[in-house]
Amino acid sequence: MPRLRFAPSPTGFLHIGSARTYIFNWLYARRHRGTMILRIDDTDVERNTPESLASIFDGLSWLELQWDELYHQSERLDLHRKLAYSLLERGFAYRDFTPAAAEPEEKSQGGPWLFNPGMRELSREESDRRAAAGEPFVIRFRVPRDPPVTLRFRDLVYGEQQKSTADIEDFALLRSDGRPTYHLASCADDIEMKITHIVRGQDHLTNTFKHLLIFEAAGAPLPEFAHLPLLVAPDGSKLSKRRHGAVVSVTTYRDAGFLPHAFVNFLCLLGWSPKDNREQMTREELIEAFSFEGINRSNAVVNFREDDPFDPKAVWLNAQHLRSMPVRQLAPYVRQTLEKAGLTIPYDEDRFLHVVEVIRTRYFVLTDFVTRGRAYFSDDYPITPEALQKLDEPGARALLRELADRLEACPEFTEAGVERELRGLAAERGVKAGLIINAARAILTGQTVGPSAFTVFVLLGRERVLERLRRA
RNA sequence: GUCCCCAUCGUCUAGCACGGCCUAGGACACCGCUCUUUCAAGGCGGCAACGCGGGUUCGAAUCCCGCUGGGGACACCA
Repeated sequence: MPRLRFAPSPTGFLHIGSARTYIFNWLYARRHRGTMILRIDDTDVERNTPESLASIFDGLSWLELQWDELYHQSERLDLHRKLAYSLLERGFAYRDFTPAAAEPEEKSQGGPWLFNPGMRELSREESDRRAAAGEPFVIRFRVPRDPPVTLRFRDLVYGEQQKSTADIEDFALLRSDGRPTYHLASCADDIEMKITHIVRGQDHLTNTFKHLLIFEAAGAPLPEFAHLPLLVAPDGSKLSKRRHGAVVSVTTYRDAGFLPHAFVNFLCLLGWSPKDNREQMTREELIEAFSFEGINRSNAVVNFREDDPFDPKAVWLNAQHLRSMPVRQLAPYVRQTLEKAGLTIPYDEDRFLHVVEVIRTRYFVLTDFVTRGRAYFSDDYPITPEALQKLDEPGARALLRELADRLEACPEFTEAGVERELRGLAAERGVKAGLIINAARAILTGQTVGPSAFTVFVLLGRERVLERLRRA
């Protein structure tokens, strides 16, 4: 049984790139009846925030892709420390007493920094003595040097990878305050949780060699690795909140009225393809089709602009899902959206479903139901300038009031019945039916666009229609 | 600076592993036409790409080398 994990650090809101990583992990886990683990990597206590933690749970919950197990790294520090000391004990790591501040400078000139002089070869006795004397130290991994060795692994996405240990510095495992670093904590947990597949962003590709070293030193079996291409901005730069704002936050899409399914579908298509030209896919189809072979190796651009923060394809996909999913499935999302906007649904369930069914065919996001569709759910809706023009056509308002009287008397309030009355009125008064049709749509919905006017009459119901026509 | 990764229409991608079926396919966006007394949707059509240079080969988007461009990693951050 595969065991997958998604390990976000709660230092910022949930990023769409992280969401995509979670989705791919989840898809693989579900595809192979494995376990999806959510592990909060909160070892960096200074940068963790409760808001960020909330944003991770909010965002992931919204996606409706449930995880099976939940852990917080901060509750597992003993495990991490134990591994660090075990590595120290067995010579895979050593204490470095160099003060933290003394390190950073010799960067960017000549070769890379590999280790601090004099610390690697400190004798065990001296190291123990200085530690016992209370001198602060950091525990570093003793990366094999003289001779350097070549590390290899086969990435499920990027293929064969290799790197010489001559290019890997003696990275830290345990900080001088006793807290584990990311590399240590991550590997210790991956080992203990028996993670079988590590699926993460490509920015970790080179870190993997360090992890290989830790796994090997710990005597743990190696998991499979699959690195994902990154999501980038239209200019190719990494997505960041500072530079790109709210578009990189998952909750922005939720608040804009995206359906979780559609958003997941969209994210999947960024860097992955089922290879058979399918695009709109249900959750089940995604699970069925997912594999690492379908993942691309180059970064994918999220196509947003300053004046239009949403990728047109995301919007299109959302519209596709919105219009084609079973209405009963869509209804709860619409209901929730309306309620959130303070609107109460003035229909019984059947009529509500019918209204949604009809009007959704020209909407793109859920919030369209409260903006463009407002007149279907409230008597308090704005009239657009274009609609006003239709109403101000000569004679239009009077004709609408007259139509109201005729409809009141009309025996059957159906599309056919309404059409007969309306056309009859137009013929009698010698005007084009279009004049009344357009004016009616304008007064009934506040807009010049929308479903057939006759359909609108029936959707709203006789009472509401008469009331609105007489307002003209 | 050192190391690693990537490179097909504006964007997401198929094709590349097993060269010929590619005068490079699909989708979004855009532009027409059609349908429609509105607007969408739908249908039809159009625009638009193998980064550059060398090889290898009868033949290269597909293989090799170089270049260029882009991205990432190099913290007692994750």
